[in-house]
Amino acid sequence: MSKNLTKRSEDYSKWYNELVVKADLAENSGVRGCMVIKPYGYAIWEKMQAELDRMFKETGHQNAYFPLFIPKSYFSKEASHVDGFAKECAVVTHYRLRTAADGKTIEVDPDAKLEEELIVRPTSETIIWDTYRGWIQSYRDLPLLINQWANVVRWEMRTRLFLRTAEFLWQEGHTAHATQQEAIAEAEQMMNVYADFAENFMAIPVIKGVKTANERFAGAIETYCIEALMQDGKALQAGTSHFLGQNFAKAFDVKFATKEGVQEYVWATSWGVSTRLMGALVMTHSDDNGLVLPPNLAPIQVVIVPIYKTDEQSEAISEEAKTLMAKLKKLNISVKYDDRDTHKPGFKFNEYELKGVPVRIALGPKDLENGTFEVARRDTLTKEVVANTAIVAYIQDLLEEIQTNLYDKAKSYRDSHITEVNSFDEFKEVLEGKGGFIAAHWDGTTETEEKIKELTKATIRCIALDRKEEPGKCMLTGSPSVGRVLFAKAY
RNA sequence: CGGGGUGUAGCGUAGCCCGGUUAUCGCGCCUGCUUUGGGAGCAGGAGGCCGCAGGUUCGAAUCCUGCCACCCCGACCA
Repeated sequence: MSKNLTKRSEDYSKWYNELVVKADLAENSGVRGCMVIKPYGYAIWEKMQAELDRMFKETGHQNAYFPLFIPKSYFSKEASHVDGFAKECAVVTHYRLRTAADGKTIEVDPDAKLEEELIVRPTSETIIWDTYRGWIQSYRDLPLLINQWANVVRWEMRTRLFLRTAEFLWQEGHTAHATQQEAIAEAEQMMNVYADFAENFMAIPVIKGVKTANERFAGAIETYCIEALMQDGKALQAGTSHFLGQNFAKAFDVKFATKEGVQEYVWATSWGVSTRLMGALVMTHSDDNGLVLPPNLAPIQVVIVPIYKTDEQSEAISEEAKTLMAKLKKLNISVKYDDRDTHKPGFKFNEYELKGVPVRIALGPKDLENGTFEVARRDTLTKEVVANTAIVAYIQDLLEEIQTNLYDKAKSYRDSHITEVNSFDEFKEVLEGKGGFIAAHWDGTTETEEKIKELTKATIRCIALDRKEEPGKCMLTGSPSVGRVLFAKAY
């Protein structure tokens, strides 16, 4: 990891620039923290969407879409939700514009004030549960397993590209179940889906766990999460899945008749991942030469760069390249032939490294003569000369190898940055030096958790699901503890 | 909203303290020739409400006042 990429997300801007640009929406509006997702960045998001969507459907979910605007009163219905959430929101107060007195500018028509303000959704629990009330009457209507792809807006005080933009894209799943047991199983299942997706598709190793009461989603009984570790030693919450109990059902009066004819409140879950995952991608794999994309996620998996001096060479190379391209496409490998004559090969090599394309093939007169291709891999930056008789199988294997290698590399970094400590001094030392996750005993109280946060800025990322039961003493208070929890500085 | 900082071309910047020719340099962009196995070279060219408004002055990117925006550290958070 280079010194260029150490301190904070801003340092990743060079990499982000391939994917997004900051939106400069207006000069004096205070509109900030939005991003324009460039086509290349959006292509990555689309691949993520497609894979997640497939996984959701495989686990029995369907997509639906709910309104962007939510009447203000909806937010008052679930007390703990309101208390812990929904403060920093964009609010619609008027519905019409008019030409100002100067005849040149547009102003808000003060006569067009809404009776009740509309909130631009920061998340959709309230409007979805209001809708579910009408959809659920009987146990035969359950479970209701719905996902929504949407944008949401949170008027954050401070924004950070990808990690915390004012508007972001995400999916939010909202399910209703007849029993507590089934809802908990659903919440756990979706956490597992997210972990599977992060690890096998994005090559980002994650720790599965539950949040402490303090870090829990407002309105949730239990928050399951996946936590990833970035190359600079800070943790990033990559996805969450909440067991909501009957809180929303009671707030929005969603009841069903059981087989026995008894009216009962339904049990709920919600779960989501966002464009923040693209930030995780950048901060997990990128190096000093730019982005590094896992093959499963790369919009372009293989790029072919021709090298030639004369038109005759160009034609012969082009023919060879197109033959190879056709073979690769048959195997569902996405391949681009970059025959632009406006840029030199050296420029293209660097450009595709910056974009993180996993495999680059160079094809020139020498190769034509020898019947070979020069194959360069992005993860290790190494090159091999491969005979054209073996090239297709070689590329196919290489893509899989790169996918595995990226995951292994990230995992070994992550694993070597989980440190067990037994005293608060040791804790502070590791936190300031090595960074990463720190496994320490904690007495289980919110007071201690807050105190540690205040003293060190570290938070409890999660109580890992696979932690071993191990009696110990809280590193701060000395009170008894039943097992270690994972602390880290987080984004 | 509290503390600190910054606004000069698409991007990155010099100049500001100590006011004075046509606002500096690099990247990028355009044209031409030569180039093409790791970000090409040379020559020519285009591009600026110096954040905005006011003030001081013969004269303001530079000094003064006000405002705005952005960045960093907090509070907030996927």
